[in-house]
Amino acid sequence: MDNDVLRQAPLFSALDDEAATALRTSMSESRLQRGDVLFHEGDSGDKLYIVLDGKVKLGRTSSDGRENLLAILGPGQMFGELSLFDPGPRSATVTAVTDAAFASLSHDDLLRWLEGRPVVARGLLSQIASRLRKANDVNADLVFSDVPGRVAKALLDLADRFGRTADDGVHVHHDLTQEELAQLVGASRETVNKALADFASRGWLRLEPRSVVIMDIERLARRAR
Amino acid sequence: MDNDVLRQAPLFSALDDEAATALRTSMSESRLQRGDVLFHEGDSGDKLYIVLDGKVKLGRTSSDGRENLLAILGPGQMFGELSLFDPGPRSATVTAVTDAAFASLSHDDLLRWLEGRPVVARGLLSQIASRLRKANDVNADLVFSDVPGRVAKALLDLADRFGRTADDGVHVHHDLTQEELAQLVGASRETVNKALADFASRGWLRLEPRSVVIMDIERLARRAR
DNA sequence: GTGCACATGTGACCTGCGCCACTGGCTAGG
DNA sequence: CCTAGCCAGTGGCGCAGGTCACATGTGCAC
Repeated sequence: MDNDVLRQAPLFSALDDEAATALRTSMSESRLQRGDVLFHEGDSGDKLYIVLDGKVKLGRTSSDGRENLLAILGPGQMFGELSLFDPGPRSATVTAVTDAAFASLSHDDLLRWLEGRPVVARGLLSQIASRLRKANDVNADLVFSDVPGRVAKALLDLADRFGRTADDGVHVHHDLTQEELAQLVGASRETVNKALADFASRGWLRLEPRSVVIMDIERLARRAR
Repeated sequence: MDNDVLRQAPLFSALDDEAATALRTSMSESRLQRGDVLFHEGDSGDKLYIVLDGKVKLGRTSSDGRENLLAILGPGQMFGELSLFDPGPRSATVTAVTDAAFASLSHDDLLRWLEGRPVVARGLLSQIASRLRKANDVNADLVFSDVPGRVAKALLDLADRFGRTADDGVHVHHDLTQEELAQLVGASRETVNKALADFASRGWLRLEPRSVVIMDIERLARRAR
């Protein structure tokens, strides 16, 4: 069953079943419970991970102890690729946001595997490239958008990746506390709460613990731009 | 003479003279004058460029017309790599900040060249990876640092790459107007000006047209963190 | 159950910084 | 030389949003 999830990962998407299974066997698995840390910013390590199940947050801590989330990743997404190409300490801390399972591959094994499989290597690269593009977009948002706008954008992104459409709207179980959401958009918990409350009062969405139901995506999207 | 500059580019650094010259001949050259645009965000194009001489700015324009600079690049630095791996329109506009010269290489030629030269490919990758790392750092700064802090950081970065040490301090000819500097750090021209004036009044630096002389790097660095 | 810890909701401040308005200097083109 | 445009410098005003301070839930351990 896990192969299905792996199939979404760019590293696997171009492989046939046989190859996927082969790669699979050279990967080891691990699991974490909500709140557990996989590795810390500054740790050494060169493993590449793919999320099989659950969600994780990539975060960095500033010198004065405040935290900033770079991304929330779910099944099929990978992380730790930076350490593959740019050897050095891990640049972010990875924490499980829900109970989660991972497959991991060491640097050496990965390189061996990529050897002679240019298509797969290409996939990996374009993955990193698009990550860079996205980081630049986030920069622009931090400069140009206000907090409600960034919150709206974050919700839409989460909806896109984790949402399930139902009669009463798109249910997004993001599994984040408002504190975490705030760290993700670079704002204070209170301000994010007020933005959410405002959206809810306009009838654009309904708040539920660690999740939201988006009832008017259209409006939310307009607020996000 | 240009080979010296190319040598600083990661694409070339691992090559011997012969190989460097060979690659060199497959690249075409172009030049721009201050203010000229090499390509616009949204243009199609898959060429990789290396700055031979001068400086360029990579910028993006928001929907409401405001501009945000991603980076200032000087001799030896490359850009346009994103389009290589993540095909699609150019994600930023490149404008010459001074008169400038470039060497360029098309996607196809580059791939042909990388074939069988894993070391060079590795260099290219780690370049992109470190670019991503840096983009993440910038994010953190936008969230955690105030404008003076970001200005200080930007100056230190520019000093690091373009500074010349002299008796009276580090001379940094950044060639940027304060407006451009402001776009680089994500702030208004006025606020940047006031930050600079403040630094100057403390004796940390001296302002000159399109350049600064940093007299107390130590203090400036402390303000930046 | 009772209590404790953590998450959410909301108001009252205070401040950094964006925006506006203006001045003065420097360069270029007539 | 004068005028027109850019660029740098500086003050004032207003507001988004951070910080503080509580109140109210909500779930888990005992």
